[in-house]
Amino acid sequence: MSIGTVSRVLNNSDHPVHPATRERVLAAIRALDFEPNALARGLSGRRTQILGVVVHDITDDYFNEIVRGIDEVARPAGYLVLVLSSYRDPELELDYVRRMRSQHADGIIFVGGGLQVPGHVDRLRRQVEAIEAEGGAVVMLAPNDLPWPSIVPDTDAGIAELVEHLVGLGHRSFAMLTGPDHLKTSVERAAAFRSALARHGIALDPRAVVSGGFERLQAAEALERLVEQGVRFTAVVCLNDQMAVGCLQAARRLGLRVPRDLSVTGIDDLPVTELLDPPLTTVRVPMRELGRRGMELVLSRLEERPFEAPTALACELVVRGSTGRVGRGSRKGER
Amino acid sequence: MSIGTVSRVLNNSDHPVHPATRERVLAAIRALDFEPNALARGLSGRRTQILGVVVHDITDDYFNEIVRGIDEVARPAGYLVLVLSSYRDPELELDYVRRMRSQHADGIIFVGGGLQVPGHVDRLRRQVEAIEAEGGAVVMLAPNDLPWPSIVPDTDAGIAELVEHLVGLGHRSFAMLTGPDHLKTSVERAAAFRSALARHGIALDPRAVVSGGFERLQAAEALERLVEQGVRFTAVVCLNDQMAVGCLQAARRLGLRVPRDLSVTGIDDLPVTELLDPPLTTVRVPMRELGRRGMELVLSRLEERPFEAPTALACELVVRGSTGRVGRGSRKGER
DNA sequence: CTGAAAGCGCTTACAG
DNA sequence: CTGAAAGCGCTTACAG
Repeated sequence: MSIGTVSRVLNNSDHPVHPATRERVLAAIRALDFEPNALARGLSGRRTQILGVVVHDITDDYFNEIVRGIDEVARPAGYLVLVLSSYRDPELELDYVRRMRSQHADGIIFVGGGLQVPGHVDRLRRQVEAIEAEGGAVVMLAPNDLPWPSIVPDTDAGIAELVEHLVGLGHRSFAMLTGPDHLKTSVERAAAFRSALARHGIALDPRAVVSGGFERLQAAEALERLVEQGVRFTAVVCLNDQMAVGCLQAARRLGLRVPRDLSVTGIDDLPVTELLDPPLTTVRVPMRELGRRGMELVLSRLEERPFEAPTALACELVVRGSTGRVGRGSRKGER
Repeated sequence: MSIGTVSRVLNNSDHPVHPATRERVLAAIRALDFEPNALARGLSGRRTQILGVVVHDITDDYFNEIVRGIDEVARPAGYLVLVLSSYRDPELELDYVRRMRSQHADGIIFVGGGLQVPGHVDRLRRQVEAIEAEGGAVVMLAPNDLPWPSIVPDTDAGIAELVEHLVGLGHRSFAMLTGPDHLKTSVERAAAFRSALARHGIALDPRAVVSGGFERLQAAEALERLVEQGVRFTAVVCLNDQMAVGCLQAARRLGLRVPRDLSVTGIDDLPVTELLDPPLTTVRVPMRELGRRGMELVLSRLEERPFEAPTALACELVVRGSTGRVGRGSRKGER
């Protein structure tokens, strides 16, 4: 019962092992509660079964929902998930990627990806190239400028639907709360809004377009400031739900009734949105599905089999109570 | 410039290295973008800087808030965090612990800990003993029957305050929604309620005590069933916030106004609670602090220094809008 | 101060 | 079918 034989049994190797020997090995493993050393395994060239997932912040429901989706596929495949919260700090993100290289992670999924900070993209690219060269699979789940495989939520159609909905309710003047400027997700969502509005001959008042940093509190302050400054609009479109939640709170403090005095919309469809009062009209991003499919893409690349599933996920409009006819309250009956 | 010298420079070893040599090594490291292999490091006996965190479900805000707290201390200490979602499945939990042993994780934090499933506790104990014997530090962040160091939220005083508050508002008949029976957290919170109520000579109607499994939807159904069955009570106390959120939704569907017709309370003080309508009266568990302190305990054990901070965290009552005088609406002004 | 060498625990050609 | 041995990339006594 040499160490080599034990290894063959443990790995269900093709190499033949006598059934009786196999039994003896298995019995010993059970008796000793033997657990092979994963470090030694990884060092001798095997897959480490470690996946790194780069998120912004695990307490942000957008990210933990996606991590959940990843986990749903990673666990049955035997993968351990390292959650790397970068808080959108390029240095920290890069540092984590280097650590993943050092750990010989089989894969990395960038969930928030797409920091357009000059210089950073190149350094990131170099690290990712090194990881890929060593057999790792890197995948992005957001719009980005890096040349790696991605699964991306396609919000354009949903945003167009949302604009139809709002225009149909009589809205003509809008405020828009954007995310960080260096985030491609924010840039693309903003562009989708502008072009959908343009189709109705509506242009955004530059003063009514402000960054809420994709954060709740920042968005609440931004809305309050707009109102203070006397900027006129009948609907605020927020480029994510977190900011829409902030707007709902700010509106309450300002004495504005939603949707009678102001319509508010988000994007993402976080689980909280239906608990709010009023519940939020938003564009649904299938977050768990995004995570699942991202992990499937990682696995298919590691196993070098083709990936058949679509790499863009449809996102549709979800109408709830936070949007209504201009000056006339909720479309779905007043309260 | 031997491999040994490089290692000494990399680890800032005590062993003397000539400054000029050190410089040459550092220059080469930079030039090659060299990243030492963490697996080889771990295999040769060094700390792996890997931490395993066992949670129930990363999309549950109770858990991701705690993971955030852990991360706040783990990251500056150079630790990588493996998030292990066990969904309260003993087999899965045990499997993850074995994997942690295999990975030579330096530490494991059980966040949800305390599954009182017969047999399981012993098997878990054996694994944890093996890990500790190999120099790992295991810590629990919930009440448990295992003999390992813990940081525990002390909700007893907060629950007593909550009962005072409700009794002060005139409530005498209560319903209680509990978590899973095999979870010590649920058992202890229930006991705290019973004894606080007993001090006022109030006993719970056995029909009014039902499990909501610590889950929102289950709790909503449970409340609807109680009302259907004609069980009488003026306040539902939920043993966590998730269930209280479910009750708020169910109450709305049932046409019960909170708090005029029914008072609802939770425990935890999740971030959502203040966004709800009405916002929730609850007992605040300092989740991030719990996570931070848990990681500090892990580090202090790894470094074999004494841990000075208290191992129980005070949890106080937070009064918001979901509780009011019996039959007379909110204590804080009607709407 | 520097380097050669053993050892960590696996996997996997290679020899038998 | 079994086992001895090289090798993965580090760390760390040990010798010089």
